Amino acid sequence: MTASSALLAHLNHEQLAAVTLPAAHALILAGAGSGKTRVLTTRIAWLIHTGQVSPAGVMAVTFTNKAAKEMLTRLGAMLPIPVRGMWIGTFHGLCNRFLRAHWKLAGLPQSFQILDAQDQLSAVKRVIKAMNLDEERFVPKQVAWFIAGSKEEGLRPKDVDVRDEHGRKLVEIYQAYEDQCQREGVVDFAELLLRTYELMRDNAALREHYQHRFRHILVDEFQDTNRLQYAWLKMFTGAHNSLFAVGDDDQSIYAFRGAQVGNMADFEREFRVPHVIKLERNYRSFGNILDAANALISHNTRRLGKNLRTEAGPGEPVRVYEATSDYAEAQWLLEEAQQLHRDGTPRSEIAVLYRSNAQSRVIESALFNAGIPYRVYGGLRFFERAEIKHALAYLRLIENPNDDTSYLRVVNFPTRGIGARTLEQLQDAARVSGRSLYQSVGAVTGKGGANLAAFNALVDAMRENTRGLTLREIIEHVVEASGLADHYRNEKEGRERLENLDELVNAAEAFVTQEGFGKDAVALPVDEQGVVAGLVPGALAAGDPPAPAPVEVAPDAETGEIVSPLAAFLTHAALEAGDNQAQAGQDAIQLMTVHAAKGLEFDCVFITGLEEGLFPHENSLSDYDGLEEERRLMYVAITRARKRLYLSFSQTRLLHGQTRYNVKSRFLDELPEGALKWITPRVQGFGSGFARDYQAAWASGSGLGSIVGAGRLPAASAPVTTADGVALRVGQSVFHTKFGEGVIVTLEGQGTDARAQINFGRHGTKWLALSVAKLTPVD
DNA sequence: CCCTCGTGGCTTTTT
DNA sequence: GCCACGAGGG
Repeated sequence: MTASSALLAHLNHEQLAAVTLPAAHALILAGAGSGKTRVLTTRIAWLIHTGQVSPAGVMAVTFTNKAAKEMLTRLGAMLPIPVRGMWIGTFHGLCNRFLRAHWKLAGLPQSFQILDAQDQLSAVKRVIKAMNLDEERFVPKQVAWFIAGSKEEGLRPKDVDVRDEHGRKLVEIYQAYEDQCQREGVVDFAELLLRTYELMRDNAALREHYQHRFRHILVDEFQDTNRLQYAWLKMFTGAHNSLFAVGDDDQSIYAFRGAQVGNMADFEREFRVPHVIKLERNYRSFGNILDAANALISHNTRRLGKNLRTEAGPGEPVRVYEATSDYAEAQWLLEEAQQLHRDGTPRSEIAVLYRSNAQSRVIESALFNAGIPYRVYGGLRFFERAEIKHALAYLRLIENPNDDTSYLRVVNFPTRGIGARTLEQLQDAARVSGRSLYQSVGAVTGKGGANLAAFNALVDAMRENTRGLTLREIIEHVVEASGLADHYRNEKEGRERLENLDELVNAAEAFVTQEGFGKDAVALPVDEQGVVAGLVPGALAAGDPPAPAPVEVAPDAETGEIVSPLAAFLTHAALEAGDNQAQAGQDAIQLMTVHAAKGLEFDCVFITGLEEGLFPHENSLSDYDGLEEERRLMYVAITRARKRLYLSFSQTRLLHGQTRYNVKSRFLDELPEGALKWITPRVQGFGSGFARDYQAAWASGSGLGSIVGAGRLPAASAPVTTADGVALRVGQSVFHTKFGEGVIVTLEGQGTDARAQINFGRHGTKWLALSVAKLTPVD
């Protein structure tokens, strides 16, 4: 067996076809669980192994650091060559790498820093304040969203279409924000992409070089690309190279942040893609689960069309449970999960999925009170914690004292007598002179001015005293010298924060030793002719085109110098926010939103809160394509399960402090009966199960108040008897010939006057006169 | 300058 | 019902 065939062993027919496609554009429609990552990595390995390209001639783009790491790891296991020099990373990571090499051409300072979402928001706030605008009319969050959105459409302020006065003002803010970022030497996430795109677009020599260098460009999760990312990819793709895009239109769930599923069809058309391959064989789930997924997604129109299949057999049926309350749903879930665990399923193989974060609370309380370990995904990540951001701000000021965002974050933290008045003076002075806060300190007189000067001196001293130290020593010094450590030592709840600061030192240490600190930040060396080495693959593989005549590219004279470990670490911290380290390591049940579950898989999956208004979410219904996106979300959720899938919904739910009566999700109706098994015990209705659950809840006492809060039995209004002699109660499910199934929310009046407010889910909530409406109780 | 109280909003999120 | 943020009092 040759090495090459060993590489290709175990691939199925479809996968093999995709992996060994000739060098031309290709679109791979990879269904959930069809071995997508495997195809991507094996293709890279195969291309290199068969001599069609050298490692330096490959660029592979992902959306998350996790996906990029996974690719590198798998590739490293397949190939005996070092993968370090390869351009494999996230869009943002690769842009960073590109801009570090071409900082001068890109018009950036060599040590530019990256703003995360928090930093960006505070920068926007500063601009709005500086322009003396009303934060009510120009809500910082919305303005930040507008700016990021514009950039992701490839629009600079001058390109934005202005339709009214408000829009004109927004564009003004956008422009001022850009000026501010430029002045401070910082870029936000979208800017990384846009700068790279523009530089490639406007510099033919550079474009030639990169297009020539990257014979093969591969993109993961192509359905999630936005307009700018697509345009970016086009810039890197030219006459000599090919784009290999892998994606799944059925798993497109990020339209709300600009993803354009249409990029898949556009790509196929604009690039005249000769090869479209579907990966439909699923290696993850049993038949019933796939039947459910296929049936559900077939309700969507505008699909590229795919059907998952398996050879694993039907497996267990999909279990469906109807709870009487969100509390009861959580109780049921935890008992079921305990049983699974007793039967041998590790807790980490049990996932609880929900549509929105707020839903985790009830479940968390139930698990917490039962003493079952769990882990919630989402929430603050390591590098986003306040104490970490503070420490990083000091470190950034060492690198670049003109970073006003960082300056403002820590100028008075820990407090050193610099108040709002003083800062206002400082900011005014800076604005007038067009200089940074650090540079404007001299303009402030009096006690405030002296304190500011002392702060500047502190920053200078930190820079001096850390010169030549290792990264670890630098951070240790700064944490002490800044007063952060003392501050948290004196704070009663500072213990955890101190530990996190220690952890920051460890993270830095790990970063330095790991793969050499500068993987992303080492600037490309420039030879005497000013040609950036490494742009043209040093060792040409057989399939590489003949090396082009060296083109004078980017004579960024100083790029030969390696960026300091500190600068590299700061970049790393901005681009990779790290884990939310909640009880990592323990065998725990995994709680997360459906979005967060994408790309993961578990033996057992619970999809909870399958109710109209929640899932599909009510806010999505008014969006264009909103319902279909919700359905794709449900499709993603279903296809996470390997062996066992539970679907649950609840008749009542405490939401925004109010009890809501919900109708089961339409998605449940779209699943094939044959694959389902209803497991709700047959004691339904308000009088029995519902009341009993609530009574049990109150009786069990311990901490329950904190679970349901002020939740209480819905006002137990007296049953109303209709003209037909049917007794109706609040919370009861009824059927209406026109509106379908609904739940009684309120009952009023008696006799011919009796009215009911009924939640019909997708048909809305209606008031009906019971003497007229024909209602049939359900169950 | 810090802390407490009041108000509003509330789907999903990576970099 | 809960959280985050901003205003105002001590």
